[in-house]
Amino acid sequence: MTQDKKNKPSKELPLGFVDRQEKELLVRDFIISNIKEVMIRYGFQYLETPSFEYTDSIGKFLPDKDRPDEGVFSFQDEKKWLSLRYDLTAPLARYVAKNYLEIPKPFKRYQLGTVWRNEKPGPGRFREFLQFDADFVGTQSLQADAELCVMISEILEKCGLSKEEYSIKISSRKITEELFKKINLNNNEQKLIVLRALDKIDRLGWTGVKQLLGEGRKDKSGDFTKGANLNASNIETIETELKKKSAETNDLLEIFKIFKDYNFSNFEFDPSIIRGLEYYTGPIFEVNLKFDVKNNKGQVIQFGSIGGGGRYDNLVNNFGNYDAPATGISIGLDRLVYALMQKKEFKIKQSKPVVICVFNKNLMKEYINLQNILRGSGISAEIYPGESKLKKQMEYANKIKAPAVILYGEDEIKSGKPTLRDLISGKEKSISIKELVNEIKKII
RNA sequence: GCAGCAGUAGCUCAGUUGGUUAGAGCACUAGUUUGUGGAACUAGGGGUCGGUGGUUCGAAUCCACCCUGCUGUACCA
Repeated sequence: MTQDKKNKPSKELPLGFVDRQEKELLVRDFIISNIKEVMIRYGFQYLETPSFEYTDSIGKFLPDKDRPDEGVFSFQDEKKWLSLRYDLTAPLARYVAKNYLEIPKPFKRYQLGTVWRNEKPGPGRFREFLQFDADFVGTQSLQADAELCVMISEILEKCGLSKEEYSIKISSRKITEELFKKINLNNNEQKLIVLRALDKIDRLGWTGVKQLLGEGRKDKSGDFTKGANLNASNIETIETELKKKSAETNDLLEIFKIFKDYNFSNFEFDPSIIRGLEYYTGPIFEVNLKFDVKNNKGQVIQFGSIGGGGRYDNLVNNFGNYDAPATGISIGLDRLVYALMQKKEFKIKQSKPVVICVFNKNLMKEYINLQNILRGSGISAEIYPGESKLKKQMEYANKIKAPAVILYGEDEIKSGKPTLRDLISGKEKSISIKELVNEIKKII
């Protein structure tokens, strides 16, 4: 026997993958239903694209590597490389390029889908997670960018967040572009290092970021990160420019004006938000939660943003044929679920079944009849799914958090009055089948 | 990827100058009540002490390597 044990399959999950239980899934379903409702009212089309794409279609190329491993899960099919999608934006660009002549211009679509990233997981961060994306493709109008922010707010508030509990930070790539001109920075690689450094302001503060703009920074564990090697006066310029409190670029000024027309004010201009991505070309936004999020040990953790987005005018054009300026936003649903579940006042009602205890298998017809009556009245009910002593059946009902059990043995059947036991109060009542439904509805 | 710390039952952990059959609490199973859950009591199951190799008469304990987890950091379309 012990020999066989070695050959048994592993019950461990692959790194970064998790089982998700009902409690979490119900919260997720709640969020999804709010999203769908809002999307319909905002006039977005629902789209689904496959989990796999050809690796090169979603922006991963294989220059001289054996495997396009960099952050994606891939395998080789015949001669072509396939990858699991790592976001919903790249597939959208592919979809638009492929169906350009048929789709309306502009094209507004939303999508819910699992994405996969082959990278190190962290608290609340997995290698498989659900994303929600909404995008406008084929319009340069900043009305689109503004409306995405308004729409996300509406979704979050429908999910039960107050205006004080979240904020939408907004900035523009134009700000950093002008900054680069000002300090005469042309080297693309160096620009990227600067952007990455600036993206870390909320975590490292200006002290850490300035180290990264200069020679580099040593972290708590002693690991050293090389910096952008800018000189002191350039670093100074960057800091003063990005600490400005009001926006000066045309795109942002226009968006703020639109916000005003929408009577939308729950946003903050924050020139320090960057959002790492190279493909953003204009306004960028980030959605942040403002309440404390704790890990399973009760410690408050740095939660970061639950989503963000921005304008990417060149992505569709990458496929060659069409020019389709676009803007979009995505939300990490699992992270939002994780955060929402921590709010004390947030409770999803679970309707657990009333359990009909089985005394005698030969009376099953009576039990099924009772079960049909309850289910027919919209009450969640089940006949105890097994063959056990009454005590076991009670323990089962308790374990699944059933609101009540029904005891229906020979005596009750004879008198036509089942016994209803409320599992919260522990009280029992003998009542006629006619009244049973109403009595149970009182308990639930 | 890099760095630091950790890995003993399903869970939380105890277990050092290396010494017989490795412990506790919770959970689980059975019973005390053959028609009654959440409490109590009794009994029981469950561990190749993360893995492999080494040192040793003897390793959960010491050494090496590997795997996994946590934290920081990098990358993140």
